[in-house]
Amino acid sequence: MDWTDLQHFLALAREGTLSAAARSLGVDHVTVARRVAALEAAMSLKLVDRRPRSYELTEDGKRIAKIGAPMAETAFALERAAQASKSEVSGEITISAPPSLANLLIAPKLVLLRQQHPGITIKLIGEKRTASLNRREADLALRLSRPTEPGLIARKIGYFEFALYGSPGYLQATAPHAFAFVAYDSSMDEVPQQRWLMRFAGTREIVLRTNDLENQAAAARTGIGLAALPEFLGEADPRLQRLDIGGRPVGREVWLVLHRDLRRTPAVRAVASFLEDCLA
Amino acid sequence: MDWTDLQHFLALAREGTLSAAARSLGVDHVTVARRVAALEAAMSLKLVDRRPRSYELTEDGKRIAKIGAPMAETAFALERAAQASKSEVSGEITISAPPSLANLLIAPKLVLLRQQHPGITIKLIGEKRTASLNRREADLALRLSRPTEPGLIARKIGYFEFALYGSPGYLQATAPHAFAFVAYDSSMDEVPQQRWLMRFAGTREIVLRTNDLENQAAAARTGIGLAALPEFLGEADPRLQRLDIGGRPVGREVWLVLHRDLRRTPAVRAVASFLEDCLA
DNA sequence: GTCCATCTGTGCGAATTCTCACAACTAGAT
DNA sequence: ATCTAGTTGTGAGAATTCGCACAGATGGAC
Repeated sequence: MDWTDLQHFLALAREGTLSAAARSLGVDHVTVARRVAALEAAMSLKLVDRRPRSYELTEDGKRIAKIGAPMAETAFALERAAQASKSEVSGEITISAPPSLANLLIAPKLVLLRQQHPGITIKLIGEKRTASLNRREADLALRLSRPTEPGLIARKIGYFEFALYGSPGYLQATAPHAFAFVAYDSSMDEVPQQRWLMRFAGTREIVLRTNDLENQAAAARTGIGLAALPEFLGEADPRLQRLDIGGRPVGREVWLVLHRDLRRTPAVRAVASFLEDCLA
Repeated sequence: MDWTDLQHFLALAREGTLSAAARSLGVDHVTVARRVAALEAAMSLKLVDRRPRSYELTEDGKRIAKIGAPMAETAFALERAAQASKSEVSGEITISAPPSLANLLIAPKLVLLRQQHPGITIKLIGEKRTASLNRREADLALRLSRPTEPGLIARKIGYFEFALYGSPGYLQATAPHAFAFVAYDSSMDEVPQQRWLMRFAGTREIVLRTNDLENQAAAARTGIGLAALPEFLGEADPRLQRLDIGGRPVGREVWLVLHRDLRRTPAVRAVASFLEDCLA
């Protein structure tokens, strides 16, 4: 039995579609289809129903996938172990962080890290969906709340507050009762900064909803209304001016997250302390 | 990370040499060497020391092999699960048995099994070294003592006794005090039938030692001396005659062994009951 | 309705991987 | 000393596998 066939089948079982599995493996979807077929042939067992638009696991397929799942776990543990075994401060370290943090606080300072540790290569992925450290989609992650997954170590390394920002011209020309607002889309209605903004806005109009903080900032800059932005974002931009509204501001903690297996790895430690400095 | 690379490296770690790993995987030794090298490159980690006549795991290699070992376990469990999922009475079933049992009691009757279950293909390996059911080197095994490995199910399905056999001419022409004997080699000195033979032989000469029971029978047939042979072997051969010596004979139990995972598989059950009939 | 994004399937050329045959070397047996 | 069996290493051709480009089909957005 070819283990690569297993790997592809388990990826399919985990991701649900050929294409998603192919993406997660970094191969073509045709390859996944072929390898799953090969595994079926090797086992003389029908593992998937090929429906017009989807692959669906058969009962046998589900059972096999369930039994095989620990293999994937172990494979990821092996990747971490391999990374952890590297005694020199080198290698590729992947950081996952919310896009705004990545762009504004981390990316500009990466050059310093490179100067200090030339052996380290950084892969910085800014994404909203939290990358899985267990699957080693990232070595280090910055998150705005404490993660609960087992095997992960979290350390609070920063805190920032939100404030309302608009363009200087807009703030000067608009009466408070006429303020318009820029907000996250409704899927984010439950996050603290959104609730804070909504409470302040009250019945006043929301003129733009977007899931991207950069878009909110860009909109506010053009004078369309006010957006709730992190201070580190708003204060850094001269085209944005803060509106003081009194009351208790809302803030978010920044957590540095890494996997137990990597906690003693020199390269990971170096990057972790670099990230602490970025957030200090 | 390529799982096939892992598979090859773990096989190397388990078997000790490139060639043995290649045999167990059914590939060329060059392939194993290349895949191990590929894994090292992917992990940027030196896993083996290439010494003139051997591959030796480095410390990192040992650690990786230890962490990865469960993957191999799971892979074998998957193979068993695949076999167990086959609801029809068909597929290839591998039987491991001591060579003499395989040749004399099983092989001659295999044609009956085929008649009853045409879908089943049998692979019969007669070998002294006990095949690993956990690694699915065999689906069913016959052993002469109760195995203790976890996960295995053993059932006592037979019993046979040993007796002394020689050629009729030899028994007639030789005085008891002049008997010579054929025995196992000294690595088998501790098995019951060998101890029994040695006790009876006393100070009389051992003229041949061989690790193969068939060889002992062949030697006894030629009139070189007496051999301790299973009754099912000696009685079936007109060129051998039994020597009654009184006293308590020595016997061995025959155990049918199979893995828990396969216990309900129709094809395996069919072969198991066939083996019971063979030994009845 | 149209457009767009996403999913699976097919055929072909390219890149990779494997096997084979041979070589060099070692340890142990004869 | 010679021979045999077992190990790893090298090079070339063959076999396999992969990715690309395109097709067909579906569901959702507008």
